[in-house]
Amino acid sequence: MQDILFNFISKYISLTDDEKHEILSLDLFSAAKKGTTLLKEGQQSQDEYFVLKGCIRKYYFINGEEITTDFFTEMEGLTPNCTINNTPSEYFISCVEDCILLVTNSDMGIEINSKFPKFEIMCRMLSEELLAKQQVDFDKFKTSSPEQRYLNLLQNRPDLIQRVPQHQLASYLGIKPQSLSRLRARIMEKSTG
Amino acid sequence: MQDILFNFISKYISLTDDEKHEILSLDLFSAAKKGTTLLKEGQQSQDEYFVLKGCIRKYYFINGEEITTDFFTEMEGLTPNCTINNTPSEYFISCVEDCILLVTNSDMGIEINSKFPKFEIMCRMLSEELLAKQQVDFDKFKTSSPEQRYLNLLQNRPDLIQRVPQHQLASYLGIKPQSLSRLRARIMEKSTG
DNA sequence: TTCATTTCTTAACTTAAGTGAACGAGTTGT
DNA sequence: ACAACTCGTTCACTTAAGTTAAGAAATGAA
Repeated sequence: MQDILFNFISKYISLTDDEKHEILSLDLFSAAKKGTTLLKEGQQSQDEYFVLKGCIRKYYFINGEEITTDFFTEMEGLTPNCTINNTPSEYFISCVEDCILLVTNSDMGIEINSKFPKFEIMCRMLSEELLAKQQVDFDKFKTSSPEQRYLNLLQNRPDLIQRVPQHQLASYLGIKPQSLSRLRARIMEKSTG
Repeated sequence: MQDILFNFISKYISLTDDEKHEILSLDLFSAAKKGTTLLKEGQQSQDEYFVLKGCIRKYYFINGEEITTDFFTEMEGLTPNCTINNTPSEYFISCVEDCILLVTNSDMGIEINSKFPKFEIMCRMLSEELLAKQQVDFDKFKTSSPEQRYLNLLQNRPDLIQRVPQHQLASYLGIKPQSLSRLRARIMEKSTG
């Protein structure tokens, strides 16, 4: 599991064995069972998450129903808005599967960044990368119909369709579960018919 | 016009008069007439834009029609994706109104950042701010219907509805111009009826 | 001004998503 | 093993957006 983490980090910066040991000594790894809620609406947490194994989702609770806006799987990280702005969270985060996570709070983050200035560089690279990716994703969402969005997902993150419940996928695509069922049936008909 | 710029910058960092003069000597200001295309699909530009006055829009050309995904007005900046990744642009940028812009290319950016390390700090603050804002906007878009999105726009950026053509607004809201007309009529009926 | 173009609205019709309800399959807990 | 629940699908019906077409209003250019 540690190898996975250091392998990821090595894409951005290089660490000495001493540095690796020091990071491991902080004991940031944490396991969470499927269904565990990591962050609740209204809560004011300082935690940031990085998924080493499993899948977590971010969702809002609006008019009595969950609306999932993001999934994070292996090697993806999530810094909740409430952590940045120090405000109550507007959304929930929970585990779609059993997970192994790297959980850091702001204090630790500051500690790590002051000990290893390299880390700050990596964080900046990550956030720039994320900003660009986010813009592309947003544009893609705006310029696509629900059906196209489903087909895109099938192309780009086929694993999600397998590992995530349909009703969560549906809201992620911006539609209701019944519409997703219908849409899938429609696509099948086209390809077989 | 310069005052506007320095007033904006002062929210993030403070500049001496000497520094201000040096920035002005770079002659970054540029006027562009309504309708001017600043960036074309396929083009590999290094320019970044900051709007001092006017409004620019970013749009894709898909299946023979324009889809507007963003508007930038006073004190908003746009760093095209192609500039970051050094790839051909996937979208167009053009002026909705007569504009006064601050245009910088990467070389200038590097020059400015090396002369004034403060600037790098400001850029980082801006990009973090932008990332957070972008995430909130994306979630808002996903969790809203076209009608709600229109009402939100009316609340948050009422000026846009006045200064931007309806058909561009429509695609920004994720619908066709006819649907926007209908939607507006529907809202009027509700509020008067 | 006049003519052409663009922009916005309206209408009739089509298509797709929302809604409410029912059903069966699979899970969970007791 | 059984009841309670969750989940995905299907159906009938409603609502909203897409499409096509037409015409009015505003804009721009000759």
